[in-house]
Amino acid sequence: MNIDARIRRRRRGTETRRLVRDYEALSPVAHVEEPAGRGPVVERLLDHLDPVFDGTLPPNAYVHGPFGAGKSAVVTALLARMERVAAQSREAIYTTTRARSTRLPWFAYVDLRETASEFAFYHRVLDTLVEETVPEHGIGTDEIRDRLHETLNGSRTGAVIAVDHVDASAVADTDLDVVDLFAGLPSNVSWLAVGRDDPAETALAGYTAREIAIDRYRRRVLIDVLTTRASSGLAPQAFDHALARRIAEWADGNAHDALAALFGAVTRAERDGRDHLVADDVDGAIADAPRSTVSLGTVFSLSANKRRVLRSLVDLDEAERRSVTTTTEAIAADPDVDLSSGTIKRYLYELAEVGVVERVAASPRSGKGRAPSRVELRFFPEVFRTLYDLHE
DNA sequence: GATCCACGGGAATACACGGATG
DNA sequence: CATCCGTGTATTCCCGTGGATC
Repeated sequence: MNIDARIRRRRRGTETRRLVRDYEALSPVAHVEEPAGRGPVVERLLDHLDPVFDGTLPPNAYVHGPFGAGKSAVVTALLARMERVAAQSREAIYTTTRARSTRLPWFAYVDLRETASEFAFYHRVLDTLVEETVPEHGIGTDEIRDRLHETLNGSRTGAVIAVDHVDASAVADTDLDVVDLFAGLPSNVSWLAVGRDDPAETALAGYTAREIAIDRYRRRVLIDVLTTRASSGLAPQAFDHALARRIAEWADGNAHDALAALFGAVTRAERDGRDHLVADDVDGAIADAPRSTVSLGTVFSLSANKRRVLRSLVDLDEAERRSVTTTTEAIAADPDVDLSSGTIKRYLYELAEVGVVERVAASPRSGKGRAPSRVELRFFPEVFRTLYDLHE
């Protein structure tokens, strides 16, 4: 770039120097249409689903792998495509005379993190299968389940239902039992459970006919993921390959953490008014990373009021986080939070219970009574703050 | 009128500490 | 010395109520 071009760029102002073109493309929560570097995994899932092309259902299966291995990314992307194709096949059946076209089953995806009750589960499944909207009130759980059975029993093809985060004790700290939920599904449903637990450890052990393991990302692939996302979300040349390598080394195969670190680095660079990332941005983001992380997807699937409480929490200073009680008071004082302090306190304990925050022993004890604890975040605060403010 | 579920609120329980008791 | 007790907090548990929706 010559000097004239540089001057022109400066004269045009921030518009052209804008670092971020699209936050969504950088978000660790957003799942892209075409997950980078996971071709082989897609192939294995297609091998599993292959019977549907002959008009039969695959056996029930369990997809498992560590945090950040891209399980959700691949499964959501693949099922969305399959359902698109299946929808076409269902329509084509009436318009084509070709005998060879096979009718495909329905494909549905349910995230258990957003499913806090039996009702919510069957409602979600039914809602994705039928055109008309299914009422959320004024109708009981049994009624919903009956309608689901009616819908599917009347169909020749049945359905493949992916159920993600089956071991997410995280959000659903209800006593939801996956085995029971699956047992309530009609018989012509093939489920595809997705989770982190080892197949032998999970409650589903003994119910699955097939297990599909997904390994953590190799470093080179993870670098690919980062540069791909950066190229669609950031200004050209804003993100150096060496920085991608640095992040990938640190993230150790966890794409969620890698993307969160990139995102954190970006918010730093923006704050300092740079149009590209520097090593300090990356190092700072890494230094600020919480010890063990819970997925931001988990955080965003919490109820609106809990998210609101967390939004307030990430802005508190150290003194206000001294104890659960002071934290509660500080949040209750936030005009944006419209909850009683009793509820806020209960929320904090519940959030700690599911691992979104962690209670740690507060340092100085003030003599009387049981020692208080304070809460520490277990997710990336800047990323949460930015995405939250973007959406709500 | 039916239903789900988020809130609120408070009771029950756990824990820490120091002092009293056996 | 071990144990119990009282007081003050922290934490967990539970359930009724009411808003929202059909």
